[in-house]
Amino acid sequence: MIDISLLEQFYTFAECGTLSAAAEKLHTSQPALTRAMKKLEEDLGVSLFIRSKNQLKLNETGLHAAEYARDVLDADRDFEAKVKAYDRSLKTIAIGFCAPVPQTVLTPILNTIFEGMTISADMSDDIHFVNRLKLHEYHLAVLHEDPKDENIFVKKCGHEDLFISLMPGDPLAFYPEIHLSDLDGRSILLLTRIGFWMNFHNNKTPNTNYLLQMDSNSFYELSQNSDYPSFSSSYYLSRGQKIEGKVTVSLADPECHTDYFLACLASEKDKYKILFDRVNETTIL
Amino acid sequence: MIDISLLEQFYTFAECGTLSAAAEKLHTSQPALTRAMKKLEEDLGVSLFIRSKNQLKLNETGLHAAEYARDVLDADRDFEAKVKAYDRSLKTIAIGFCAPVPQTVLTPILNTIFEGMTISADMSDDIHFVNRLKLHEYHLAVLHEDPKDENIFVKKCGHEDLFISLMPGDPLAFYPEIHLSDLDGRSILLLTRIGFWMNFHNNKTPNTNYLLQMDSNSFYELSQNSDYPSFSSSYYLSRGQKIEGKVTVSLADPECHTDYFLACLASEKDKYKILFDRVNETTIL
DNA sequence: TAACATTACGTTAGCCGTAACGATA
DNA sequence: TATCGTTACGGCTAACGTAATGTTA
Repeated sequence: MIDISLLEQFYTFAECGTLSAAAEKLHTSQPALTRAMKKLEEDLGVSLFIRSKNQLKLNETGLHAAEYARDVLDADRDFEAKVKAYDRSLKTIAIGFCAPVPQTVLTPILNTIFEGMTISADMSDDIHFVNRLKLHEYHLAVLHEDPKDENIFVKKCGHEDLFISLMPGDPLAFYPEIHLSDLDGRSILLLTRIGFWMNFHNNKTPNTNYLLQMDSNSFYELSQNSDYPSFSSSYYLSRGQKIEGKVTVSLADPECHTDYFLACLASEKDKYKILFDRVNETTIL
Repeated sequence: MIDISLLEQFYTFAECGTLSAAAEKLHTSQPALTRAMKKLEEDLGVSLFIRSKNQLKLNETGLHAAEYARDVLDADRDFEAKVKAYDRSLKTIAIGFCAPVPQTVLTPILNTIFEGMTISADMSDDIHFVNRLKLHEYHLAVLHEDPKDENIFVKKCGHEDLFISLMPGDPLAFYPEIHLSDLDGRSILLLTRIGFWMNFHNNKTPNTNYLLQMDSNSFYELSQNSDYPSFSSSYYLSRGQKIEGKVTVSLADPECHTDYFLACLASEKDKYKILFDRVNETTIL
């Protein structure tokens, strides 16, 4: 077996052209490299260099050997990267959320149950996660529909309804409930990204301008001090976070009333048993 | 960079299951392996084993790491093999011959010119060699036709005529020259493999039984003491090696009169200049 | 008690850096 | 004379083997 460090020194020399340049690059001395190159030739039983009195250069075999050496160095680096990545993957739980509320609710639970592990969370739509679960890029996901896939294990873990807060004088404020399409064309305030819901809005309110607020203080300030309608949800309303001076109206569209499902690969169901035992239909409410 | 010897020890442990078995296989001691495995974990910064008081086994990461390690070990072995093979290829001249006489003539010349190099000779048909020249599997070839290929450099290096020796009483012996097809159906003596000529025989004398003699003494003894026709060639006849008591008749078929061409890759023409300068139209006669 | 892994310890092979040397452009 | 590669030398690290220890089936 040829020592990797010899190959590294050899390849660096091939790149640099002189031993002194390679020595500097490798933070070692010229003599060390001289010896290493001799050792490599000896180990291989093959001559790799053309030696003049004060010049060392690769011969034909050496030129090819440098190419081959690159493959070995790459393989070695790959090994290290792959082992580390695998090790890290065991210490990380990657979970995908289709909406922000499930993330808000589940993150502290996950941190409690999987103490010491890194929780890596993402937000996107169901299909994205179902595919990535199968690729082992995610371990868990909270979906808004049961994918009805035998490879995916799911458990219902909550529910959320969407509301809209309107000015008391707004014509729509007098209905017991309205439709998303009724709002089309307006500007509406949003707190944070709304995950899968954005899909519906794109279909039903194509002409609406969403005023996305990343900061909740800004959101509440704007909600209270402006005439813009603003979205809210059962989660926040049930916690008393309603906008003063506004009328909160229910949204009739079925997409504004969604169940949440915690999902993992069926084959990894046991691995996350503690978590599934911990959640139920009232976890996210 | 991860030391390859650590990977070798690690992979051997993964194969053997115990350190002691691996130690025996690697001709080293148990303590050395214990330390090596610890060092590998430390170098990677990753835990690879489940340690009981007197049992060591791979954990999940370790199992994967063992697979990855195999790739690195393979790459390293590949490197060594490829460098050695390339080095050897520089010290070997692989030459293909389409017929035995060119080989007889050229081998001593090659040995003189390329002193110290290994001459590796093969016999087959032109097309085989032309393709293999391009693949660098052969450096030189003696062909019986100019391939008219711009990538192949050729120089005419001789000529050979085929004759047949017949019993004086043979009806064919009275013609000044005969055709191969006249001989079809007979049994004919041959000395050694005849290279490309075998192709013509297969076409023109499909019913002929060739009595191939690998040993020249056997050939001459059988030629003189039997009634079988036997092939000979201008090369041997011009050196006085004719069969006593037989009549030698010329063969009219064009395939029985062939020129020889020494060939190499056009790109390597200069490399073999000395050889090409040394041969000419009268080298093989 | 036999097999196994680990720890302790004294030894040494091998590698490193500094310094000196020789050759070249 | 500045740069480059090689050789010489002294020092030291790091890996080795032997031996001892502790644990399990």
